[in-house]
Amino acid sequence: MKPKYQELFEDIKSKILTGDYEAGERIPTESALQDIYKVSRHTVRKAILELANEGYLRSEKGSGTYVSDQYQAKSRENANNKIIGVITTYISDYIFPSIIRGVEGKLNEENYSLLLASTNNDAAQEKKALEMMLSFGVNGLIVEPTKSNLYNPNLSYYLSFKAQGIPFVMINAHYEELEVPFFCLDDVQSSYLATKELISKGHTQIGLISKTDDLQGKYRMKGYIKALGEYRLQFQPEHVLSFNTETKGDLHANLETFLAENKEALTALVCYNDEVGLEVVTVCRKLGISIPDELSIIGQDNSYIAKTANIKLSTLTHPQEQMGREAADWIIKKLKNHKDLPNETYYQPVLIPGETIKKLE
Amino acid sequence: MKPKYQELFEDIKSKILTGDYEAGERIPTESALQDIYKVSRHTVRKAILELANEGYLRSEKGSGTYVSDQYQAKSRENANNKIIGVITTYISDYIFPSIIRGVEGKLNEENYSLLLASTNNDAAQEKKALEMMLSFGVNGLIVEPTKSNLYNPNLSYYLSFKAQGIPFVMINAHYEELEVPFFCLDDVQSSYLATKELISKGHTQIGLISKTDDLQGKYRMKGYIKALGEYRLQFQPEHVLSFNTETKGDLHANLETFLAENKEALTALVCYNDEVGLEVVTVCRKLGISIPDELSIIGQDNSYIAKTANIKLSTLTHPQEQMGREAADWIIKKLKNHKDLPNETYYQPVLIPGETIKKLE
DNA sequence: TTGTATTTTTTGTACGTACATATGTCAATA
DNA sequence: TATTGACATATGTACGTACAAAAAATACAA
Repeated sequence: MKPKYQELFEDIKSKILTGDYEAGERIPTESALQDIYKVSRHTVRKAILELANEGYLRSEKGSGTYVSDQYQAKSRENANNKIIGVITTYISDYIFPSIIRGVEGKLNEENYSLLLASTNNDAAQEKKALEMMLSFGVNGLIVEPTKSNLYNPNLSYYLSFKAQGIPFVMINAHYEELEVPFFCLDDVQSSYLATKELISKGHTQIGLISKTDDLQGKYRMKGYIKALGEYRLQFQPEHVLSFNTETKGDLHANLETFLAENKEALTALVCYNDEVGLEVVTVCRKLGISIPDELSIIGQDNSYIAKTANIKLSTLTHPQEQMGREAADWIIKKLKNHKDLPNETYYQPVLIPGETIKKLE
Repeated sequence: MKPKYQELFEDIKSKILTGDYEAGERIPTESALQDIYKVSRHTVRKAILELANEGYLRSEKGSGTYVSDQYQAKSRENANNKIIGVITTYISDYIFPSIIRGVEGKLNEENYSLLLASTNNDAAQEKKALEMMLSFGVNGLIVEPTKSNLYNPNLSYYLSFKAQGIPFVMINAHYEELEVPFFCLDDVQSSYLATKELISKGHTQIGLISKTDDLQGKYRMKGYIKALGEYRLQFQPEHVLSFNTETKGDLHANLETFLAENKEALTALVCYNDEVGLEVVTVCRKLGISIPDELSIIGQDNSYIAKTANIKLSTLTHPQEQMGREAADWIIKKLKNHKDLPNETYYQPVLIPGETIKKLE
C-alpha cells in the first residue's frame, strides 16, 4: 500500500503536469491541503518537500508554495525538436515490431525522430510514459490505449496534450471517453469472418477465447456473436473462456481445463488472437487433441508467430505496418496544418487460410 | 543563529569529507545521534535526509545509515522512476528487435520500464536522444554508439552521465575515447572466421564489402586481413568496396559496378553484414552472376533476414538478444551496487552454414 | 492618499508519541 | 552444521503540539 505522502506527491505532481496548477501559480496552503486530503501537516509537508526537491515546487516562508517554471518552459523550449512519442503495450513482441516499423519508416522519411515507451498494458506505466512525453515536450504522440475496455485514470494527460495543441492519435483501439482520432482494425469484422469461416466449413459448435480488458476483446466477441446470430446458432456462455492481462499467466492452465471440459462439445474455436491460438495448439498437443481433426481453430492478426509456428495457423489480417505508417502520416500532416484529416480509420480484415481448420461433412 | 539540523548536517558532512566516516561505513543510529547532539529524532532525521538528498548518505530500513560512494551523489533525481533509457541505431530493422527484446525482457523481470530512442546512425539525432534522457533523468542507459569509428561530438553528454553517477554501457561497439563498459561481438573473429571459411572451401580470390564509419567495419576488415595473412594471401585494395551510412543509399549501384568489374577476379566475397550480403544477392541476380556457383558469399550477424531470404545466407552468429539481456543485467546490478562487474564483454561468433558458399576443387 | 505600525497568515524549526516494516542476531531444532 | 523462528534493533510513516520567522493584509495616523 502506498504511503499517504506518496499519494499527495503524485496527485500534486499530476496537477502540475496536466496544467491544473500552472507555472508560477500558488497552490493551496499547507493548512488547506490538510483539509483537502485529510492528513496531518507533517504528511503535507513531506510531499511538498519532495516535490520541491524534484524542482516542481518552491516554497516561500510567509507567502505560500508556487509551481516552478521549469516544466512548462521546457515544453516550449523543445517545441521544434521534431520528435514524435510513441507509447505501445509492448515493443518487441507479437505485431508491435511491424507497427513500429511502419511508424518509424514514415517518421524517418520526414526527418522526425521517434521516442518509444511501453506500458505492458498497465495504467501506472502508461502514466509514467505520458509524464515523460509531456514533461520533455514531444511534437506529437501515437498511443495504443492501455486496458482500453476499462476506465483509464490517465485521461487528463490526453486532455493536457489536447490543451497544449499537441496532436495525438490512437492505434488498435481508443478511449471511447475521448474525442480522439484513431486507426483500428475492424475487430467486429475480423471475428465475424473468423466465425463465419468456421461455420462455412460446417462447424456449429464453436467456442471463443476472449480478452476482457481491451476493446479488441469486446468487439471480437461482438463479431463472434454476430456471426452466430446470422446463422441461427445459439450463443452459449459456457463455450467462452475469458482472460485479461493479469490472468494471462494462468491462460495455459485455464485452457487445459476449458478444452478438457469441452472436448466433446466443441469442434472449433475462435481465438482472441494468434498468440492465444498457438497457446491452444500447445495445450491441445498436451491433451492429445488433434488439430484440425478434432478441433479446428482460427487466430487473428496474422502475426509472424502464426506464420512461423510448426502448424500454420488460419488467421485474419491486421494492418500492422500500414496502420503504423498511416498514424505517423496523420500526425505529420496535422503538424503541417493539413485539414480534413480522418477522425476514424478502420481496416478491413482478410482471411488468411492455414492448416488449422477442418471441413466437416 | 543556525538551525540545529544545519549544525548536524554540517558536522556529519564534515566527518564524511574528512574521512572520519568512510565510504560504506555505518554512521551512528538516529537514536545515538539524538544522544550525541542532544536533539530530537526529528532534527536528526532532517539532517540525515538532506545529506541523503545530496548523496552523502543512504539509509536502509532496519539496518542503519551508511556513507555513500561518491559517484552516487547525484542519483537522487528520479531515483525511483525505474526507467532505463536505450539508444540504438534503429528500432525495427535488422538485429535490433532481437537486441531490444533481450533488454526489454530483462528490464520487465526487474520491473523497470524502457524508454527507447533511435539515432539512425546520425550524431545530431544521438544528441537529441541523449538530451531527452539526460533532462528527464533515466536511472541507467544502454547505448549503441553512433558512427563509432569516427569522432563523436557528443562525448560530453556521456561524461555528464558519468558525473551524475548514472550507469551506462555500450553495445555493439564503444567510443574508444571513453572508459565505458561495453558488450560486443568479437568482430575481428567474426570476419576472420568468415574469410577462413571461404579459404577452407578453396577460395583464394576473396573480396570484402566494408563499412567505414562504424568500429564493426574496422574490426571486420581486420579479421579479413588477419585470415588472408595467415594463409599467405595478398590483401588487394581493389577487392574491397567500402561504404558508410551516407553512401549506403548508393550501395546497390556501387555493388553493380564493383561486381561487374571483379566478375573474373573474385570467386568469393565477405560481406560486412547479412543486409549487405542480401544486397549482393540481389545485384548478382541482376548481373546474371550465379550464387554460389560463380560467386560465394558470406554475411555476418545471423539476422532474421539471412534466414528468411530466398537463398539461405551463410553467416556468423551475433549475440543479439543475449547481449541485450546481459547489458540490461549489468545496469540493474550496477544500480543495486554490485561490485566487480565486467568492463568488457566479447561474444565469440559461430559459423552458421547456408547455401551461399561453393567448395572449389 | 500615503506611509507606518500592527495583526494575521503561512512556512520553517523542533519537540513529542505511536505504530509499521525491514534487517540483524541469537537460540533452538532437525 | 544448517535452517528456522523469535525477538531486538533500526529506519519509515504519520499523528500531534509549540514557537519562530517572513510575507501579506489590515488598521490607523498624518
